[in-house]
Amino acid sequence: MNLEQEINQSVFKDNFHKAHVNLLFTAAWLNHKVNRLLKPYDISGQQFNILRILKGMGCKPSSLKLITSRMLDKTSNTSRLVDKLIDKNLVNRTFCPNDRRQVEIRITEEGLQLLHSCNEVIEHNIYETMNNLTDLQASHLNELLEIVRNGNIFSEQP
Amino acid sequence: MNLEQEINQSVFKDNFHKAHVNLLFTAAWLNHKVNRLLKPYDISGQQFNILRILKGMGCKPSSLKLITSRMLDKTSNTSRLVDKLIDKNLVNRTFCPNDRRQVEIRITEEGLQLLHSCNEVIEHNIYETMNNLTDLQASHLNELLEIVRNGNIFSEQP
DNA sequence: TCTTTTTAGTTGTATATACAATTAATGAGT
DNA sequence: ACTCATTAATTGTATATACAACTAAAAAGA
Repeated sequence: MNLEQEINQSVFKDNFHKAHVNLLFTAAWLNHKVNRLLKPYDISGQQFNILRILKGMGCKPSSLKLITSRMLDKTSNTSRLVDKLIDKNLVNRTFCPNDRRQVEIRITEEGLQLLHSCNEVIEHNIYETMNNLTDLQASHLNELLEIVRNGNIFSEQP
Repeated sequence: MNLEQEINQSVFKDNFHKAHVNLLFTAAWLNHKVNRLLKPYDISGQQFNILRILKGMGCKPSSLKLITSRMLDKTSNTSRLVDKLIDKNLVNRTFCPNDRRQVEIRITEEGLQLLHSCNEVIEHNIYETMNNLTDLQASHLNELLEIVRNGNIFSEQP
């Protein structure tokens, strides 16, 4: 189905308008897909994202600030997401001895195992989806998305 | 800033992986932008979306089902979003005389006025953002996004 | 007509999120 | 050392969302 059919709208003002809507729609579609795949593992997309970031750090602990900076949705909410992960024993949190404002968050063995299972499902499924594109198209898509965002670096400064 | 800098990640497995992340990130970025612009008008992006759909219907009333089918985020939640709009006097809801299961939702004069103000801000700002692309690039982006989604029409059937 | 199935909408509940206010520790300027 | 500003994290509150259970009306089938 094309976009017009999916949202039952037949007219877009122009390609820019359509690209905007198309972008939001496709991302919502992908997000939904990921969340549904993660459902059986009882974690949300954001929680999964945090686990991946922690794994990426290897044995080095991460502060909340670091995690937030790497998240896709920069929420002010990382604290509570980590709480959830702690409840499930997927990560642990200790205080940083050097700077007692900070916390040190590490993924647990259990977390690594869960992550491994999730990764298999997600990567298999998402890879399949993105694989509708050729490699060249994927790289072209990346360029276009960065053009969308980058025109506005300066106007984004506070 | 490129994607690697924005989320402090330097390595993607391949272009497909990167395209996936890039897509989610860019959409979150756009969504955030829209929500921030709408903040002063005290409506959310979703509520704005509903107002636009209703305006698109002209004087014809819409059922909840119709609205949901046109929304970008198909949530099961349209009912409550409409409640909010009713509270703010931006739409009204009556029962459909022919089919008493359905409701008829219409945008009010007040709703139209608010929508008009929002539209100006949004269109100006978003147009500016998407306008980082050339027309050809925008149309190319649309093609690529549809390729991403379309490979999977069949596997999506329940 | 009477039962069954489908459809449209609403609501309960747990979770997620935005935004602002708060707490606590650190760093800077004097 | 003492005050002030900054930083890291947490929490309060209102809102948003996912998902499933529910109510009521209409359609279908016998």
